[in-house]
Amino acid sequence: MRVDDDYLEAVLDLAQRIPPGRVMTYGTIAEFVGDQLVADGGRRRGGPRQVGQVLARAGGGVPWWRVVNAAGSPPASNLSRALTELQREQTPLVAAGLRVDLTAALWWPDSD
DNA sequence: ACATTGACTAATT
DNA sequence: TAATTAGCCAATG
Repeated sequence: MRVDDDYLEAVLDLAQRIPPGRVMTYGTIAEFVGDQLVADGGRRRGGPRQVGQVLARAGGGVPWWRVVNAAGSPPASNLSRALTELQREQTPLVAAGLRVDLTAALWWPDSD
């Protein structure tokens, strides 16, 4: 299988592993996926922007609203939709509910 | 091969 | 605390 497909799958899988009410940042995902690919002998991809690119393209079937930037804000393009989903999953929010409370909601694979 | 762009981040103002 | 700037990685034209 090709490396670019691996990257795509790795990002999507990780995104789908995020439990409801929790979130991950683009940067964290990029680091985890990068390490995973290196362990598999693939090329380093590192790059929060690449993660965003993949999620943007992923479309349906992926809980993209559980992935936010370092400030805790969901994508500006679908901000209202994301906030709706986040509220529905009882994700801790701050600043008038515009951003996610990262100190409380931030999650990563080992924190299961 | 060069320039532009994007669901980013960290540092600076 | 919010807005701006510079750095970053890969895809695209």
